[in-house]
Amino acid sequence: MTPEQLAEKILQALAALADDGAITVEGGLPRELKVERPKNPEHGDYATNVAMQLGKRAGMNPRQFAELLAARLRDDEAITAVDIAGPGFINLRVAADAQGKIAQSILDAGPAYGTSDSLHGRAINVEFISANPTGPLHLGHTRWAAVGDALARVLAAAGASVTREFYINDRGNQMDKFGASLQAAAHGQPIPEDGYHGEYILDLAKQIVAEVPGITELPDAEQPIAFREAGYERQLKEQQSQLEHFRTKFDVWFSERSLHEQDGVGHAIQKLREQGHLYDADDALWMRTTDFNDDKDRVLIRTNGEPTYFASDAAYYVNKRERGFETCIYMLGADHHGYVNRLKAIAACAGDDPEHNIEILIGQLVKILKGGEEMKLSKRAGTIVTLAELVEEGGVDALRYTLCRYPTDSPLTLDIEEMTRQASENPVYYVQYAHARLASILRNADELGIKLDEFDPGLLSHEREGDLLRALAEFPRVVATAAELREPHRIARYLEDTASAFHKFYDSCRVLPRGDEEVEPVHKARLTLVSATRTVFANGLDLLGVSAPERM
RNA sequence: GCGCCCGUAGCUCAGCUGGAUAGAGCGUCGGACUUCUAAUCCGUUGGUCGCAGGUUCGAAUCCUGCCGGGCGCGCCA
Repeated sequence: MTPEQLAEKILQALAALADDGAITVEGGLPRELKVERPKNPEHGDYATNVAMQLGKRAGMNPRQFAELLAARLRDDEAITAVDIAGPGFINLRVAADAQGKIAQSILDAGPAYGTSDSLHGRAINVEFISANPTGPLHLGHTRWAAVGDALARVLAAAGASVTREFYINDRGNQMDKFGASLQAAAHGQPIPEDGYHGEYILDLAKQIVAEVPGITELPDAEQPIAFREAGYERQLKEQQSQLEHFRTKFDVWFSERSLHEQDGVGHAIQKLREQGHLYDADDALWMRTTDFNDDKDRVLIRTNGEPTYFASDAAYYVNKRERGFETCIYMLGADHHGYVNRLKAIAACAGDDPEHNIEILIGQLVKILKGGEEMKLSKRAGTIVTLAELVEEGGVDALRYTLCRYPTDSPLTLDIEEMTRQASENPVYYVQYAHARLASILRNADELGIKLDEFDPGLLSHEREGDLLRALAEFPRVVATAAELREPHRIARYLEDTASAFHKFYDSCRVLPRGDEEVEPVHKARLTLVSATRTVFANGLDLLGVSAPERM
């Protein structure tokens, strides 16, 4: 019996009480109800606080209400104990055979176990990283690469149709500074004060000079552009290959330039104008974002006729919506949180619902600890830590997992030593090891010729078998919650808890027959549980983009 | 000054969108492998949940104020 099924039984019991006239709840009965898992095992397998919530509305004290409900639930064979505790909690215990059936349903679902249709039919665009193609991806981008990709996977598991998108900021004066920096480097001249100073600029300039014959001989008017374009092409490829190696694949690489080349900006302006939130002032074109909670209005077209970056943002949003995305998710760094209101305002000015069609997730910045000291990261000083370096230090799995473990709205301090030197104590290995152990048992069972056909779920009656089964049964609602709240870190935390439940089970329950023992029903039952557990780890790790090793 | 985020064990952080005695990892100290992987398990150590009010059966969680930290407030991108 899954927690969802148990909750359904409680709802039915409530309905029966209401039909009998035993209770009358003001405002009606709840349509949904969720059972909780008590922290203290003495409080049962599951608990519900429904009596406390409804007691007052039914005109009786919660314990009285709980008594009525408990009497009904005791009639159910699948529920072995119903106790009332404290102010009106109802604590429940589930029969072993009802609970053991969860293992079979997990095996039946296989890779689909954990998926749902809660976001079915919803077209969601997830945009993340969106860096300038002017240098390597750094630590901040890396956090988004891991979390954004995991979020996309989680949303897809909830039934959404997800597109991962990378917005290439290939327009504007950052690009020009990039070109000028490369040119200066190629000629052995000092990099402009406001240019790019990383060491990679020198290497990249050298590479371009070698690969583009005569570039240093071009006229002054053409040279910075030639360097800019050559650098752009190479840096973009570099970012793409790094992300691919990091297992973060984008469906769409969207160039900001393309928006202007195809007059996406003009198109968007026309569309926004129809909604009546644009106006002219001081020879510039403005959007009245203050109609929708922004601090000040924003300029779309400057006095000199050039569109602003904000105009690109607006056009890009309109473009996404016209491509059919119902929800556009933006993942931004904390240094961009000032953009939340204006981005929301764009949606509102376009006639959309800013609470539904656009969502902005803010990720706090990552600090990095090396040798017990915080590294001061500065693009200027060239002390940035790149994705490539991080992967080299810790490996893709450890890095992805570590970055996915935490909610994005809390600041994160990444201890390089923790992630690398103490690799064996890293939570990622704790979880992966569980999977490897499970795979090993299944291999051994296969060698012994034990088949997973029928089993008696009632034999899974050990306390730790029950704990493990209940943990496995949580998976679908963990995935659904992670999708709903856009919080993929819940998957990681869940896997850690479940790994703990498994390791404890493994410690006290022998799965396979030893030596010359016969194959008993209990072996088959436990082997079924093992197989179901492996399925959950494989599915869960996949949602994080972390590998599930067969051996370690 | 205004706005957003954050203050939980020595350190890094969870806390299931209000529940029962606040948890995990690392760190400390000590146990458990002739049998399915010891990258594991068991025990030990550790907290005025920043402070003060409020909301209610019940608050780390929600509201208000204060203190402390991070970030942002361009016709830059």
